[in-house]
Amino acid sequence: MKNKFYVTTSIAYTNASPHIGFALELIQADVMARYNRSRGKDVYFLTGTDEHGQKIAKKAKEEGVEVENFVDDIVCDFQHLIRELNISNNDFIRTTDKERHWPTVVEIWKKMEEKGDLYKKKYTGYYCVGCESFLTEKDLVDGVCPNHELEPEEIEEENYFFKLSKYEDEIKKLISEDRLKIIPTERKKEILSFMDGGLSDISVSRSADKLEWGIPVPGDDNQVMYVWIDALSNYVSALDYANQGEDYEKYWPADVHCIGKDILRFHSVIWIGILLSAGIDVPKNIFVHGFITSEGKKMSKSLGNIVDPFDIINDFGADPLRYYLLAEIPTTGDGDFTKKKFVDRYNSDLADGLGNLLSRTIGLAEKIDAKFDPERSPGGEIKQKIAKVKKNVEEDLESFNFKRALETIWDLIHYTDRYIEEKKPWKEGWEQEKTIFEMLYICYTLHELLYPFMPETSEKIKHQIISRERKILFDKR
RNA sequence: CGCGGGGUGGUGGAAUGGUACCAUGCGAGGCCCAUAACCUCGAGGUCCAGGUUCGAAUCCUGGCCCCGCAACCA
Repeated sequence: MKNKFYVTTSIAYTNASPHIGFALELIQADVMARYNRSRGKDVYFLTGTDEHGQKIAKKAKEEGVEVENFVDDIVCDFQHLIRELNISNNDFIRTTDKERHWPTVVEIWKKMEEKGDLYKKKYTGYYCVGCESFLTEKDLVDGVCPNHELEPEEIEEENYFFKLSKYEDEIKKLISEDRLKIIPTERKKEILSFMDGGLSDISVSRSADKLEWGIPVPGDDNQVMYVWIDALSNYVSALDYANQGEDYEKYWPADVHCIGKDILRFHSVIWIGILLSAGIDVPKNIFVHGFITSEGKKMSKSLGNIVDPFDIINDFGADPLRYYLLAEIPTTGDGDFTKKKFVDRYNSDLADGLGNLLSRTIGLAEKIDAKFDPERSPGGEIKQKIAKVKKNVEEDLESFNFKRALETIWDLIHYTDRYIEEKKPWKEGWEQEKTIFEMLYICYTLHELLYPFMPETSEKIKHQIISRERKILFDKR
């Protein structure tokens, strides 16, 4: 099973339409999937939606729609985004899927219970009737709920707790030894230092009358599972863990969970605890990306600076957005989206850089009637340069360094422009044909290298080289 | 208060303690195959103050600033 690659995104919470941050995550996971597929691996690429929870039930009620219809609509939006972005996932799991998802969740719950890791405990919390939820002490302002200005009631509730503390040492060990590798290492440090504070048990259920929209606890109708076991289990439910299905046998453990920094703790601590308790292998890597700001500020409705991925795709297409998010945003850090930076990148890198290089190449090939011959390959300097670039890009992709991989590819583009200037293939001479062939060959290499990042553009480049039809790749804006 | 990460030209990134590099943006020149593109040259930088060292972006101390976390918040 060495030749498989299982990559997941986090599952999106269906309380609102997709956000550009989720687009980033999908795109990064897609690069991993496409790259590994092109290397001949058997790739399973999962994404999906997390649809339970009181927040969603409440929002549906506010809008006066059935909660099922409410989530269906939002799921539709997410699936639309996935299509528009050219994401190559082969599966999509929904936590409301009673056939595929629920049996696994129930199975995991039972395994944890058998292990003696679940127990009931009374819990006292501040319940705000207005919010219809528990508030923590720090939510309170002068002892009242800031939204409703009501003094919360102290309510005692009995819930199931998971003995997470029991697995503290084991989780720490897995992470520090990189058997569960957290990328980048800053995040690994962050989580290890968090765990130094000690882990306490977490509550994993809610009373059914507070949280009706969820998966019932097996054997206890008064309790509904809280998000942890429900949502995180998607990574194995999609593979049919409940029946120890073929896919589970073949693809688990996951090679990479691609997530945002906000949910690192849940994945590297709680999820791992759940897996250890249920006796399931742990994933190999957790890849953590940052957040995207808009015009330097956190995106928010009140600021009106929300970036809608659909607007950009409609205007420019998927590849320019993919390129921007991969090349401009630091791969594991926070980054900024502004229309100006986006258009600058688009013009200088895509239109003037890549597009223009292809255009001059095809132009010259037409002029002397040169044809691309895949059997023929260049020697000397060009051969070495291409080999080096390919090797570096490969290394960058293996280590999830998408931005650097693109920088390496663009280095080849700049290099080629310089090479053309030096060889002046528009002038007749003994080197003319050779140089133009080298240009074609480099463009063909670019098509291969760019495939994981910009699949549509990659295909267009290949087509132009083979058909020798010159077309503008990216219109200058 | 605490814990963690971080501050490199206007912007985004690189740099085993050893000439600060790349891209973009800006200024000047060149070229004419190409999408007013491309090439060359130039200006511009290590948050601040100390310290260690022959030598610091890198190591240490203090300060300022940014980000994340502080567990029932998806």
